[in-house]
Amino acid sequence: MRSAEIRKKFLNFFASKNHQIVESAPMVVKDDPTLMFTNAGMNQFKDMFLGNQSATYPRIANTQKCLRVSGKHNDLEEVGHDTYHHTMFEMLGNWSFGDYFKKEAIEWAWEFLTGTLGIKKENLYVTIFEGDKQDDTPQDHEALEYWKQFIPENRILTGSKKDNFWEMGDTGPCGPCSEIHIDIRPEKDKQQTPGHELVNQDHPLVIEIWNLVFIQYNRKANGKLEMLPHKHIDTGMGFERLCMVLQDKTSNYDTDLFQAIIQKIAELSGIPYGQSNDTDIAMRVIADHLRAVSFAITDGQLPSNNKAGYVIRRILRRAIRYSYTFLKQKEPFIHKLLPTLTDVMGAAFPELSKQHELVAKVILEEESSFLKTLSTGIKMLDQVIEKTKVNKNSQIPGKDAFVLYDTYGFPLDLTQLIVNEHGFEVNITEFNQEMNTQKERSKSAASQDTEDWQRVHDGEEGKFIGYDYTEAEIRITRYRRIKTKKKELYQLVFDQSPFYAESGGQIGDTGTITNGEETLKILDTFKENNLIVHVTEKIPANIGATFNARIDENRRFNIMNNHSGTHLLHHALRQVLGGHVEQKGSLVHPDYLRFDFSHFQKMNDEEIERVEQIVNQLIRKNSSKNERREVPIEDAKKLGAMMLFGEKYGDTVRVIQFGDSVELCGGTHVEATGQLGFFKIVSESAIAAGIRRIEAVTGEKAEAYIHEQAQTIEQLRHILKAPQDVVKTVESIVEENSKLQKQIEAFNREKSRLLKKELLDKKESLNDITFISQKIKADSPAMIKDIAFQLKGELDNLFMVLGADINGKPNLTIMIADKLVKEKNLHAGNLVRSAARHIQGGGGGQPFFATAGGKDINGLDKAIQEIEEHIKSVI
RNA sequence: GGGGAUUUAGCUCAGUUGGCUAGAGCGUUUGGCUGGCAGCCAAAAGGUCAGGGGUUCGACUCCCCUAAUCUCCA
Repeated sequence: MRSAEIRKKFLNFFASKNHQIVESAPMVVKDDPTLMFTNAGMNQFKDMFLGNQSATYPRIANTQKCLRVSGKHNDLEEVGHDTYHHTMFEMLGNWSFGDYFKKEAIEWAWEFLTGTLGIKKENLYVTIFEGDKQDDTPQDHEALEYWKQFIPENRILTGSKKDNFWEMGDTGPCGPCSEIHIDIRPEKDKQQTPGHELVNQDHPLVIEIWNLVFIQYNRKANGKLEMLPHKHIDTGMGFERLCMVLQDKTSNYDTDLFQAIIQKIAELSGIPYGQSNDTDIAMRVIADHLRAVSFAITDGQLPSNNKAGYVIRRILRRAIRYSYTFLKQKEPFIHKLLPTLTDVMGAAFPELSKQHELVAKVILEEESSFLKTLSTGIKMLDQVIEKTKVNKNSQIPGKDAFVLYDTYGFPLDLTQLIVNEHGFEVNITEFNQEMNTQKERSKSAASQDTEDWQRVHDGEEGKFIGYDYTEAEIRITRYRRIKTKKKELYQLVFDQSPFYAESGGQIGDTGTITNGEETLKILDTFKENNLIVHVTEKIPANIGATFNARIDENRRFNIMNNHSGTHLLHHALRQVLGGHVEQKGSLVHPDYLRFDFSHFQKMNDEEIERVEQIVNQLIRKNSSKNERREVPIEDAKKLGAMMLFGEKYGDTVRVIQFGDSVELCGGTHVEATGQLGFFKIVSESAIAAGIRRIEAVTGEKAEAYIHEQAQTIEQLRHILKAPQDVVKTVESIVEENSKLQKQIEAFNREKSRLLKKELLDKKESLNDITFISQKIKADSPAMIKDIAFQLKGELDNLFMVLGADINGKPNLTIMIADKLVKEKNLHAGNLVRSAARHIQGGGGGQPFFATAGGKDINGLDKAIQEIEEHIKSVI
């Protein structure tokens, strides 16, 4: 049975049990600092279990794209080496929100596996929760009773809190769970060792396939459990494993999900799968990482140099590293696998079909740049190896290997590989030492002491009222102190707040809170776990008082202009360039806006002008804002809203509409587009393959920008005595200028020729030395320098000292022939430095040429004289 | 969040304790030669040395700030 069919059967089965089938939430999580990627099927339903949000449908089923590469679940380094670890995988799940419970969950799981899919009952084992003394929880008799209807009791095992009690975090909804395991070993093995002995023992062929979680408790902050009024079901079944079982394979990578990709890799590299362990691992790594990276990109997360983007980049680089080392691919090739991936998964995940071209381009770009990193690294490593050879060491210093790794991103295993080929090894102890000091340094620097929240007032908190108010009476509900190495800051949470917390690219508000005489600055505002956190330098004296909170209105005004401007820009871009334009990033700042979007060519001048025209037309239309605050996401789609990433099923979203521009957005916006005044694109550039960036200004910044331009032209006009055609006049001036320039050059040459001649006339012969000592007038130090170098070339054994009056400022220049420098051990720099005190200045230079400047022009003669005397005494 | 690195001509990069009048290769333009394979020869154009401030007689070079990019740690 092919994977596509299995997926479909799962969804159809639960649809037939009255489940609403919903789409996978994006794998990339936005605006949740605790989580970068969706790592379990339940992530998107968290709020419903927490009771923050009521469920639109009581029963839901879906397949969820998950990524486990950071934090608690980090499988990255395992991937490829065995048959079952993945970075990205699909989790099939069915959910009940206060609807059905254990009975149905167990019945349907059994029915689906043994009925619909026809899995042999004898191969299945189930586990139930054995109870826990500390929590005072009993054994899960209920689940046991239901299971007994289907499966003999000797294949029902009990498990401890570790395996069979599921918790989302330290507090919150939780409950016992019941897992279904399958034994797919050959008959012979089964007879030798009974399967129940291998359940939960990390045996690759006795594996958990489905976890049914019965959410019935709420864990309180004091650790106690209390019964929930509404009980929920949360299940998760690893799709890749299920496919493996149904396709009679012993490795996830042997299923059709991966084999098409692996076969393509084999074809492109000319190495068959199964040839050797190393190349097989490499192929599995590439197949897995290709999926992870592709879906991350379609979900809006491009590889980049920090945070989630950097995680994606590293996954891709791991794939490139394996292909480089083991498949000997020295040119980009992973991007060539995209069509195959799209064939396998594009039908179930239309976002992949839609964007596969972009994904391929982005991957190609990353491949090229990393291969470049590798080749510069190899060059540097060659130098290190040379050095080691010269020093006759057998070890490459760990420090060098670390610099390569830490600063240039050159992987250690590659360093070792190359070094070994030369018969050396890396001093790994030293490398680890360096790594540890790096870790220590990060830790101590990052150790911002976050103290516990201090409660001030109980009750509702964190309500955002900034859509309607710019100031409000607020009370501080809690605060805490943050100590970092550099400074000490405080964080405050209010019962309600007009301050917008940084989100969706719009940066946080600043402002003040005031109580009586005391006013505190709010330096920044951000969101943490749905709380609006305000940053201050100190806490108010009377913390329990009521404050007048007021945002910096002018700043916010500009932010709103730029945010609305971003929407209009997005709209105009789609009109001018086409529907493939999608937002890939955005920054809304009071001074400017930055918008990244998918588009494959550089925009030409006409396109940029068209976009500006359209936006400015929309501004002049003065379309009023149509704001709808609690729109179910399905309705928003019907409105034709441009979907952004981060929306999950069941969210109510805010829809912002100006004329035909409709977007889902939580940001703050102008009442009508006319407020923007004017819109101007300041730059258009590439930030990645297939991604362009526009920076633009609106409102007073746009006005200032235009004003500056206009003023420049006005000034030009004024300077040019108001000609009819400024451009033409400037053109002719430039032309004339270059003519004059040449004349001046000729003139200067003549002038310096004269000066040179004058100097030549005054030259004396002292022994073998051509001696020149003169006081002159000159326009610039450069001219003197020029002459000095010419004379040096023309005269033998020159010693020259020049004292110059450059527009009233004294300058000393000494030039000495190389031969003299050597023979008489002279140093122009030292001479000039000593003489410079007569002109109240300082100076220096090289042995053969030096200059000095000063303040007292009257001392010039004396300075020259001193140098003269000195030189005469030496020769 | 923190550490390290980078930013010099259209591109890839040199530039030594601050001082040889900012360079090379490729590319571009022009002229000449030439029957191709990165043609050859000659010449020219092209630089706010990332931006801003400071130290200095003098800053690509040293110091501070800002930005972008790369990279590692958390």
